[in-house]
Amino acid sequence: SSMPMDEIYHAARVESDAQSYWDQHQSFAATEDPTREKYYCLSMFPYPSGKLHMGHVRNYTIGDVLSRFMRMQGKNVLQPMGWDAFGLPAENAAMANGVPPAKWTYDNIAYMKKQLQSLGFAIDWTRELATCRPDYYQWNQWLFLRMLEQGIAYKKAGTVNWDPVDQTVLANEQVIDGRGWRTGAIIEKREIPMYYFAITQYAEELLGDLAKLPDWPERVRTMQANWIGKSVGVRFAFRVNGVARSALGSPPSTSGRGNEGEDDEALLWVFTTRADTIMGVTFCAVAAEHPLATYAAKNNPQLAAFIDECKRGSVMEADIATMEEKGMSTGISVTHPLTGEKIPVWVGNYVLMGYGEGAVMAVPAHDDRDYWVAVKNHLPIKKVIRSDTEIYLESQLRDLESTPQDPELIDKRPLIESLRQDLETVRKKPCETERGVCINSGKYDGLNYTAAVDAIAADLNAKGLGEKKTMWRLRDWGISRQRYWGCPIPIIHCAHCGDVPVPDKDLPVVLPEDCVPDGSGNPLNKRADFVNCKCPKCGANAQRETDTMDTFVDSSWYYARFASGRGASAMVDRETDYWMPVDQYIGGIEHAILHLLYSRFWSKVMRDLKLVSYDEPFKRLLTQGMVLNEIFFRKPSSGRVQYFNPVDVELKLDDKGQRAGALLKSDGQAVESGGIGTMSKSKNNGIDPQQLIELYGADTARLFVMFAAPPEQTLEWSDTGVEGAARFLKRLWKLVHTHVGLGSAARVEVAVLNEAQRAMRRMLHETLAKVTDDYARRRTFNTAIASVMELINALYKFDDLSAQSRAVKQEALDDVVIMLAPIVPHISHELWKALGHDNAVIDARWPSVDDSALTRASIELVVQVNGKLRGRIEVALDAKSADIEAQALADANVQRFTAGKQIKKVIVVPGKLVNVVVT
RNA sequence: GCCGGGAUGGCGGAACUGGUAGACGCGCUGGACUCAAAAUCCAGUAGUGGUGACACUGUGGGAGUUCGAUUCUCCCUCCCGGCACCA
Repeated sequence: SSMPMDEIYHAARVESDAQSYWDQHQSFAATEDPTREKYYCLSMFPYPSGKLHMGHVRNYTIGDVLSRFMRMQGKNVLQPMGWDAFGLPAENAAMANGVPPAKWTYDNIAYMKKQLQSLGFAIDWTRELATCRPDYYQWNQWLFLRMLEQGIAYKKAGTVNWDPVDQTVLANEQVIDGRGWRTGAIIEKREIPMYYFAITQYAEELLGDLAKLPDWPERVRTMQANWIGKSVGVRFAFRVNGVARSALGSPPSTSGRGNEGEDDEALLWVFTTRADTIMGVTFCAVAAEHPLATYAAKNNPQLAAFIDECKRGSVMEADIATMEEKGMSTGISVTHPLTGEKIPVWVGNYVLMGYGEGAVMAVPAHDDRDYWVAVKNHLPIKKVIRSDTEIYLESQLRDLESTPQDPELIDKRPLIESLRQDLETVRKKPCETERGVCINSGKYDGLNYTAAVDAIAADLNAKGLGEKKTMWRLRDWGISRQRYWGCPIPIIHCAHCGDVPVPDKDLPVVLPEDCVPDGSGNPLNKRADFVNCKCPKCGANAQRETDTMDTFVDSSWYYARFASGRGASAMVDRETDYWMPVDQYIGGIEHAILHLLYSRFWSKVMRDLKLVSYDEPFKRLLTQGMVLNEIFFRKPSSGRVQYFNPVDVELKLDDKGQRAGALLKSDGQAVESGGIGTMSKSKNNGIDPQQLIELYGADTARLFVMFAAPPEQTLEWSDTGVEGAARFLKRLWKLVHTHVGLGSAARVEVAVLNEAQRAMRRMLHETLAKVTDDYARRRTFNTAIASVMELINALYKFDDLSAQSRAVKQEALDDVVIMLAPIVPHISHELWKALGHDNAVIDARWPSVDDSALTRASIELVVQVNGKLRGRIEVALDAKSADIEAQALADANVQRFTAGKQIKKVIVVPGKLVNVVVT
């Protein structure tokens, strides 16, 4: 029943046929079906930058392979696609070309959609969305209003980069060396009102729920945990001697309860994770911006100058890291809350105003930074902790010294000596940051870390001067952007009523799509038709907010929208609960922190608003590796380095295949190699996927990308590797063509197969078992492809034309096509038909392994002598250990190595090897 | 500084639970086909020695556990990623 088949593989014809079949049959439109197990496979949606790059091809191929595999396993698969369409590049393109960002974006979407379709991805295009469409972003606005009602969204002043020439706010990446990227003007910091999402309210849950994500890479979970940055400690206050509370204006934090009001002395609040060292405090340090520092500097020009220097200090993280600890006395003292001692207050350049209380207690004996400030300024150092290492070494030494030397055992004196030296080193350490047990601490002596912190916190609490407290590194999420191409924040400013939320009935606040930004300010401010409106409360003339939302807002919930019914009239509908959570999420590691954290936060907000029922949006995460390529350049004696694309470079090899040089094709002159790096515009080492598809076809591109490396690792581009992938597909085509050319094959009759046929069939089912495991559990598509290649190499050699051999070959080719179908779907579609099947290969079920085909009568065992391979023996599957042993010892080569030696023992590992141990 | 991941032929990579190191692909070498080239097919391909059967060495370096270590433990070197005066 098979139809005639081309002798030669024409990728373009095969691919357009398969794609139009899927199109006509709406093969990938996914529908809710409670009777079937669902599988929601999502790849991070692209920013429509213009055209696909290799990273996209890799990302979406991984997702497509998993989707197609799961479909053949019988799951109800959803694989959607959309566009993260708001953002700064559209505004930049608009300035460069004078085109509105909307037009540029929609044109890019149209082109890139074509590209995605030409790669044959099994996408449900009926669910396509673009975040710049009002029917999507209206729900950003709607949820923003709900968050405002819940106190999860709020307004406060925030700092922005201000370009004084263009009169505009710049994103961090538009500030180069402290200057505006377009004007070169020195950038100022400005405080302006902005909206925030209180993600810190969810900090505890976002941290704790990482434990619910065992199928996320550990790396990503650690990065998120570090980013959230929980520290548990004690917040407490020192009384400031002789300074009235009113003198400090508004102290940074006086929210502490208790009897602090009984006098008018100001309080200096600090936070510490090492309350156990509180008896070792010899000074306090405050940030340059701290009110106490400002107060002290009033009549102290030297201090004022120092504070200025600290404030001017670089904010580059790398500089901060290498910066020297510096301090200067304020001349003010505080009272230690537990000992009543007078403690001097210093300004420290290492104290951050933005974290904790902007002030720290300083314990030079147990904190490195405090130590260096103390040493430089001759401040006292008081040791109050005996470290766990010191205690451990002491006990070891005591045990060794107290037991007599056993003459049978090795001499223990050298060990004692080395322990003594270690102990000496530990005791001499001027600054010990390790935890341990309190000493020189009065009533707290002998307490370990936990007990000491509890006791000290309780005593501080009794005096009304402190409590246990948890501090977070995570900050609330500022979402206001002073940019045009984003989702408008639905707020109206009224002179009488203040900031008024846009009523639900007036949503969406539609962004005009015909603006062309010119680089000076937000063009929305110049659009009277957008800005001018009526106050929803009092009806007076009012102005619309022109700030738009951070584009991370758009991408924080698109997965839930995909899962909703098409054109849902709410933010999400009940269909979401069928598909969500995403079973497999795939994307770049660069989103490990922000996007994934915001999405997790947003899901929890939606859950608390009873919109969805899941806690975590992404069950399983795969972070694909980068795509790399070699970098070629020339460095003229004067002028800039010139980079050349690898396609324009020819490699010279010596006769061992080793690199002898590289020449530019156009002029035949040498170029230098700059090693391997990520494909980038600046290094001119990118490969255009479009050219690849046109030259070899989508299947070759997909095969290469999946074969060259496992998905999580980096992938090195290789032209010859691509040719190898194309060669393999030609070989596959030829194998099937030759087979079907001989007419249809009989059914396999297991009972009559000869040894060679059984062996062929065994290999087939072993391969099937391995490939299934590689897809389903290991996600190592490269090894799955490698074992199918081995099978095909064996099938080429299995050229006996008897009826049963042809039957075995038919079974093998059927399964080969199925095993490759997720990776190279087009050629598989065609070959499946050619092999005589009436259905399409996408509707074929994944075959199960025939365990009876795996059995064998005898197996080969490896024989080792003292762990070295010396021979091989063939033994019956059920051979007894004693017989195996005898056979192994009888092997001629084994005897060469055992002759004249005494056999100590023989280890038989069933099914694997025999190891003969001789002396 | 702290946290995480790595290092295997000429190259990309494989070896999954401690059990034959180098699967598969690329490249290279030789051969077949061809007037020739390309394509294709066949054979070889970790290094050293040997015509060969084989032997020795070998998974960044050093030690250890084990009958047996790319795999486990300790120390060291280098590379990549994240966080970074976070109290």
